[in-house]
Amino acid sequence: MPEKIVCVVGPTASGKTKLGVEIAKRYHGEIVSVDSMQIYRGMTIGTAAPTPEEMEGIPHHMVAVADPKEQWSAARYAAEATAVIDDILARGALPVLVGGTGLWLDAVVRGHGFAGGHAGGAVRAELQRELEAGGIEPLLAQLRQVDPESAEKLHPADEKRILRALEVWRETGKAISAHNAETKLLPPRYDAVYIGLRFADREDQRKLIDRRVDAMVDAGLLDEVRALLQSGLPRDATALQAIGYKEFLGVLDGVKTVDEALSEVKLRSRQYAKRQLTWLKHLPNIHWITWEKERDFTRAIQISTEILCAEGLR
RNA sequence: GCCCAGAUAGCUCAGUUGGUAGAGCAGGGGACUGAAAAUCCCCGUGUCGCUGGUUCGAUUCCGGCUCUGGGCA
Repeated sequence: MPEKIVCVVGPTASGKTKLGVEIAKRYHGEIVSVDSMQIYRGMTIGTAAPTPEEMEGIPHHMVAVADPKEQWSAARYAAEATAVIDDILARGALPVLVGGTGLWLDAVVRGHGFAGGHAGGAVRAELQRELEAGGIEPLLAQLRQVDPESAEKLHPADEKRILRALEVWRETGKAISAHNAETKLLPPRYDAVYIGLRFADREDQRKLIDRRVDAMVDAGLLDEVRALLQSGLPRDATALQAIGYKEFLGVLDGVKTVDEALSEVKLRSRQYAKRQLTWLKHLPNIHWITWEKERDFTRAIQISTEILCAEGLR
C-alpha cells in the first residue's frame, strides 16, 4: 500500500507556499518543493522561493540545493526527491509537496522512472548536430522505422520530443512508446492527496502576478541576474530559462528598458500560469480551492483540513 | 488655411485590378514520461472612420466631412 502524501499545487502566485506551510504546521509536515527553478541557488527573488520568514520554522527540502551551472532534469529531481520523501515518512512526518512543475510532480508521485538517455549526453548532442545538418525529416523518417507509434503521435514541429524519442532508441534499443505504455500500468509510488489552488476570475490572477513581478524588481531582481552572470553562469544555462531572468538579461545588455522587461515578464508569467492549469486539470481526484477575489487563507486552511480529514490524515 | 499620407480584428499592419477580408502579436483551448518557468499543436465576422454619389453590387472608384501623422505657410 503506497504511503499518503499531500501535494499543494496551482499556478504561479496562487498561494501554494503559504498554504503548504500552514498544512505542514498542523500535520507535523515537512515541505518538499517541486519547482524546476527554485531548485537552483541564488535565484530566490525571481522564482519567489520561500524566505526564512515564510518557512516559519518548517523544514524545506529541494529548494536552492543545486548549482545553477548544473542542468537538472526531471529524472534527477525525482530520484533525489523520492529519497527525501521516504526519509520524511520514515521519521513519522508528513511530506507536503508544494510546487507547480507538473512533469516533476508526476515523475515523483507515479515513480515510474524514465526511459533512459541523458539530457547533456553524447547521443543527444549528436542528434542535435544531425538536426542542424539535415533538418527534422530524416530524423522523423528514422523514428518511423524504429518507433512508428511515437512518430505517428508527434507533430513534425515538435523537434524536442522527436529527438528525445530517437535518443531513447539509440541509447537503450527500446522504443519510448513501449516504455511509456508499460509505466502507465504501474501503480503510483505514493498515495497523493492533491489540493489545487486557482482563481475564479483570471483577472484576479493577473493582478496578483503583476503585483508580484513589480515587487521582484523592487527587491533587486536585476542584481540577482547580474550576480548569476558574474559567477560565470553561461547564458544558455537551464537556470537562465526561468521567467524573469531571461527577460532581464536584455536589460543588462542594454537592449531593452526595465519597463519593457517588466511587461514581458508579466506576460510570460500569465501564459505560464495558463499552461500550469492545463497540466493540473488532468490530475486524478484533485480537490480545488477556488479564490473569489482575495486569497482567503483562513478559509483555505479550513477546507484543506476537511479534505485531509476525509482522507484519513490527522 | 493649403498640400501629402493614413484611417481594416484588442494591438501592429497586409489585402481586395469593384463580388463584404487575412497575417503576426495579444487572447482562448489543448498536449506533455530524462531541457518542462522548456517545447509543441488547434482556434480569426470585423458597422474595412463617417456620409453622399457612380454601379446589378463599394471596404475597394469619385466627392464631402471627421480624426491622426508629416510638410508648406
